Amino acid sequence: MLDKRGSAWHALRLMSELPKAYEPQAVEAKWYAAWLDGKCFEADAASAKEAYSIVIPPPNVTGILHLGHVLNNVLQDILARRARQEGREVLWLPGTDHAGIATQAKVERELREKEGKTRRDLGREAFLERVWDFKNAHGDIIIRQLKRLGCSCDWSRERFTMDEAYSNWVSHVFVELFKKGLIYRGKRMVNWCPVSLTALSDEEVVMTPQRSKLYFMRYEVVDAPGESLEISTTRPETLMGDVAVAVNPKDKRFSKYIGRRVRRPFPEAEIPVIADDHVDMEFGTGALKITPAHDKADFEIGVRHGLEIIDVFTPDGHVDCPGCPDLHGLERFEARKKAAAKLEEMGLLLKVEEYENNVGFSERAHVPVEPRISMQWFLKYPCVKEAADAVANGDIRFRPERWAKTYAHWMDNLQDWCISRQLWWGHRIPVWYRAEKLEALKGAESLDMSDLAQGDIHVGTEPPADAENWVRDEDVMDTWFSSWLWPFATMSDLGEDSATLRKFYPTTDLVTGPDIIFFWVARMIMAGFEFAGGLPFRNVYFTAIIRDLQGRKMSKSLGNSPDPIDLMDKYGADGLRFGLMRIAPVGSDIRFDEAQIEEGRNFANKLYNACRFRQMAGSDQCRVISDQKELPPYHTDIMAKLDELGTDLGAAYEEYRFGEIAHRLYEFLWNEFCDKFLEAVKLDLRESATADARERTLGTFDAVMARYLQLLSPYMPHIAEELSVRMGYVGDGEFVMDKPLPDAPLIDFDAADAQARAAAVYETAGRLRNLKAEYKLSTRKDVRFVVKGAPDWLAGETAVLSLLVGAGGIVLDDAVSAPKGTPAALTPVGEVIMPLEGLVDVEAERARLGKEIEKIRAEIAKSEGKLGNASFVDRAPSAVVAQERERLTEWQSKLTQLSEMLGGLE
RNA sequence: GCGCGCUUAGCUCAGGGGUAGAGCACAUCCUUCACACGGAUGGGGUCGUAGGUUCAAAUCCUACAGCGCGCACCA
Repeated sequence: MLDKRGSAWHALRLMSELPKAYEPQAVEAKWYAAWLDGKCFEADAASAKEAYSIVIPPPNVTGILHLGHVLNNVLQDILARRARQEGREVLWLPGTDHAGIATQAKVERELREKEGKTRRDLGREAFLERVWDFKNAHGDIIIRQLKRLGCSCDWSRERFTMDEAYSNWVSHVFVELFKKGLIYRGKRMVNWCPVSLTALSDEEVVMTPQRSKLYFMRYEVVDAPGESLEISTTRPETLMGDVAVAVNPKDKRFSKYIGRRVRRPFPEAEIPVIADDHVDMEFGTGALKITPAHDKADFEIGVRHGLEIIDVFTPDGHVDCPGCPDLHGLERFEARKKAAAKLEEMGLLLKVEEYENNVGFSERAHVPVEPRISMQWFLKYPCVKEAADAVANGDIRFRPERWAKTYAHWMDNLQDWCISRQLWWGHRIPVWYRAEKLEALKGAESLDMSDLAQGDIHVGTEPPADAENWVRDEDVMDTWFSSWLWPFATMSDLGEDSATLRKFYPTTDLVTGPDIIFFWVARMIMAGFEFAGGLPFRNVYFTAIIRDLQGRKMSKSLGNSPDPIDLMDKYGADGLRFGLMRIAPVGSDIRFDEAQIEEGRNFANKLYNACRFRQMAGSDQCRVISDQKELPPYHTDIMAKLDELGTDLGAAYEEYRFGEIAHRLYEFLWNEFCDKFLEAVKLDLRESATADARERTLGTFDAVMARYLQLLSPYMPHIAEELSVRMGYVGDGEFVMDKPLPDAPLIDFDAADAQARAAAVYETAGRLRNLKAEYKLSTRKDVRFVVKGAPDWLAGETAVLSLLVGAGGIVLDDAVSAPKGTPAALTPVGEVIMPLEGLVDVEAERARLGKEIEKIRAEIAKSEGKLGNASFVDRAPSAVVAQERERLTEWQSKLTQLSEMLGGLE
């Protein structure tokens, strides 16, 4: 069954005196280096094997590993490693993302703190050099951390979103979409981040409930002094930009004012009262001040009514309104207080109410975004229908499936994507403007597409020939505008035929968080259809979100986010991986508990010690078991259970039930292999045992453990490799990580009888231990048992049973007659009697039996009630009724027995 | 406001029309020659609430509540 081992491994095994507890750190580093050395992770695009591919969700290049990454990447690693074992050609393509805003902000902060300079002090070129320096210094931190975790990525294909080849793709895509008329430039209301000083996409705005105030004020009606319109607002600081007051046309309270004018207090101006359906009559006073420059809804109303747009803020969120010196230059939240105070002074402020509303925050800078009119580049999404259909019809499968609904909803409500960012770090927009034209229009900020004649703008991957006469657009693209090309732009250089792309695209699985369905997943699908001829992946597995035990999201500021590196130091990478997988449910969130990781470590230790036991038992060569049918039931049983485990895991992998796989691996090793099999076969390994017994047991151990380690390998790759080699389960220079899973089962005959016997012995052992414990005899080794009515085969197993129970002896005697009241248990092998020899406290025993009898009477009453119910007996399936009758009989005989025992004590 | 998900033992979670499950934690015992990162035994739950379907509901259905997450122009 097993190959002969080379003598080198044998010698290693003999020489090594294993420490009592597994020490993962050195082992893990050793094997990772060995895998890299053996080029185990490198994908061969020319391979004839079936392809399996995943592209990593690229972490931020300057980021550090957090538990979310760990979960995400361990899942991918498990999939990749399992696919290798299944004989597929695996590409797990790694890389990092330049993360425009996050990275630039980091470098700017460092610049400010260390040198007191801004990026503008340095200038674009010099600043970008700094960012590259930063990237080069810190960019591989997270990569090193992923390696520590054991990630089996093909590092020879590592990509970065600002690699030259990748950047070429980004520009190309921009130019192509522009040519198609899907990219346009325009002045629109965008989400403006006053800290990052850039526009953001809708997805980068996080709506957050805020405790704020609702200000009630009045605007005087111009032609009716003394009369005024009451208005409510949360943002009095935008009052200077008010150009109208709107009411609902159906609102009778205000109909008389429509078309008349009210007085804006500062800077003083007369503004019209207009009617618009958007206004909710129920809310506040029913009258809404209209500030088209600073509110999306107001902007739309402004467009409908042809209103003026008065911008009263600077890009960094300060008031820009020289006509109102009190407020001019104030920061926007200072200005809010000041504006309210001014209204109060003027007698125009009626009241202020506490109010909770949703405010959009900048995802990166964590400050409220400012709706702002500005000139930006926008994209109308391509291939929307294909992308929506692909998920709806199952060409791309989401797991859990419910996310498909979220996706569909978003796809149905697509808004144009603002893709320009006023940053320097990123892919610069590949657009040039004729210098003289720009001059004439006083800078690009006011440059609308309509202002540009054909010859004034150049959109291309290369600068125009007479570059000195042109000025390049200052903006860069949204980071996600490069990320959405990831599945194919990582696999091919633009314009070149790529063997990698042909072999590995579309990818098989994508593993990511549901929080980036819109940011990334949906956009990749659209880009895949538009630029790579089809869907980018077939399955998307959405991970759970990791929370702390209180259910809060992990965050730096809360300090509730454990450092995965610390966890690996304490428990090993395998321990972290396994512990996390055991608590990873399919759907909902994960409550992270370090105790779970500790269990992962304990499990590794248990496994290690099982193997250590094997080594201490003998250095015999693994023996080919010639006739499995000659084996004792425990041996057959454990092999059959391993076969079953292999089958079950296969099915679980099909359905991405990662938690279940971890659970089954744990259960098999601990409960079946160690607690049952190893305990049952210890007699075979004693000095007194025959060579034959010893060999069959070591042979079975090796056969089972060798395969088990293979099955475990995707989850705990390092220890699986270590033990496989130490135990001699892989040949010299071979790795267990990519060894093909065997097709043939260990047991190829009907093992039901043997398994039933093994189960009977294990269960009997449990009952008898239980009986000992009831009489407080757990630690006694001299307790003897007599079995009545045992099956023939049991005679050969009494020694094992005795060992499992910790008994002084077990005899089979159908004719035994014990005194009444002798403790006994009904077991699968017959009635077993435990003679007490008068060592037990009679009073306590009597009380215990009394309680037990009460309980059983209650059960009998319940069961009899059920069977006395005609509708149950008539209409329930006969098997169920029979089962119930059987139960009743069991209870009744138990009652008889207990009553006799009680009687025996009298 | 709409949608989705969750609610099972002290904790973290499986399960799913026919006698409530696991791991941890807890209690008692055991330092027995693989493992105290261990072994044995045990206590502990009317499966969120209220109705309905059914011979039978923790499981299916309907409401409701609590929590979480999306989406939404209510200032």
